Amino acid sequence: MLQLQTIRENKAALVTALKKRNIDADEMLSKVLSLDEKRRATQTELDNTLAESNKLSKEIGQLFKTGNVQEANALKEKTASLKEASKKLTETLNVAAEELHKLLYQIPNVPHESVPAGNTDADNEEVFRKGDIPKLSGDALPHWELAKKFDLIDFELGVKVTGAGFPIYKGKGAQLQRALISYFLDKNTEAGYTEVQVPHLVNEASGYGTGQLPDKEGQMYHVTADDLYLIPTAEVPITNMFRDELLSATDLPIQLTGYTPCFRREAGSYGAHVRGLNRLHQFDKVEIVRIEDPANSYKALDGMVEHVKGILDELKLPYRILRLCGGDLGFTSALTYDFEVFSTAQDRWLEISSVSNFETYQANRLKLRVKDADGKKQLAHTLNGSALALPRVLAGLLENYQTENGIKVPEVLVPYCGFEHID
RNA sequence: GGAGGAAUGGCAGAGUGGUCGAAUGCGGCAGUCUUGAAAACUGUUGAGGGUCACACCUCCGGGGGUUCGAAUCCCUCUUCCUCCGCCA
Repeated sequence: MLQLQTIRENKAALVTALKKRNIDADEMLSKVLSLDEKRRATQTELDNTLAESNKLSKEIGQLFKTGNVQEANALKEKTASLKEASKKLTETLNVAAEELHKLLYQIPNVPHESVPAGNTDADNEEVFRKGDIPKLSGDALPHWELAKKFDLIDFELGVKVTGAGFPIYKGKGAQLQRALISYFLDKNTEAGYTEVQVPHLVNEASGYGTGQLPDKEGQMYHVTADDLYLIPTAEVPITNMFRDELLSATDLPIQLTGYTPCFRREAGSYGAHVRGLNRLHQFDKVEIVRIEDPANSYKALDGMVEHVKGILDELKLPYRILRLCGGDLGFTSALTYDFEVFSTAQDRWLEISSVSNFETYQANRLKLRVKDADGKKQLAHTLNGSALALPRVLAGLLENYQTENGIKVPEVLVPYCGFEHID
């Protein structure tokens, strides 16, 4: 969430910047300021009451010590009204603080200055494109047909076992998927990311920490018996490793990578665009996460983008990079680059990675701070990106690498899966 | 799942109702000494709110309660340890 101090100091600038998201935050921010004012005034009043009450208690203690019981009892009576006053003030304070928090949770991150204006994904700005789109023969198949033809993925069987959107990978399909995971993790660790294995369920506090809650409440699977959420991305457990941490500047940068399955309810999604591997309830993803000094975070973001580019270059997939417009930008992000692979047989672009800088937005919720050599404390910047999301990469590979007599395996993956060809 | 024990500052570890934000040790930082370093010695060293700065307030796993007053007593939750049971 946004920092109160920033709102106090720069409200007008924030309102202007948030217009890129097509929202008018003026009223909300004014409300925040008035609630903050109220909260602080109440706090001061409460502090004074408590101070007085503390003073009296000490006096009473002294009187008891010196055997002055009568006077002590007289003073005791005086504390009753203070007690009642502080109780009331505490209630007022809690109500104001809660209202303030609720409101702050509803305000999205402020877009970076480079974020283009716009409403939908049509307004995203293409900043890079690379790779030749293969010329396929007329009878080229979409990946779900290929998956069936070569018995790589069984969507219907997944429906039986669980439901739609939970495919079952088989044989070389499963092996190829495993190869991709290993390959991605190796690329990431070579680039300086430390591999971690994290829980696939998280508690409510973690959901709030990275901003999935309360904004995307309905998008996560909720295990009510234990009040845990299935992770929609490894970002949640990995970034929350640093919740309530005060890091030393010398700890930075922190670079982590992890493979996890991701679970998304995708409520409201349907139609042709969710066919095959395009949109699933469970999918695999290798994530990269960085905790950075605010001064370095955009350099780090560029580094992450270059890193993902390197992987796609090696896989020889045609891709483009988009800078998301204000309307398409995620709630918690300040700047996001989406990577899309061209799916030749479907004749459309598929999002396979999203690389974002959240600046202090998550760190503020997480209470993730950095102390520099002078002992000065400030919120850290958090970043993350997919490197990469599996299903659509697989879809792109199957479709773009299909030949008349099967599917070729990209060269870099051969050592990982042990075969060169699927037929 | 059952029975017991525990949770205190970066770490270790005192503290069982009153000046305790908390002894002591280690670690960290600064200084003295030294060509430099180590050792030794001296000082300093938690977090949040609040203030121009002080004052002041809050925090001893989380929440609630008793009391004029709680790290200390009571209730509850969570986590960890030991024993038993179960188990990939």
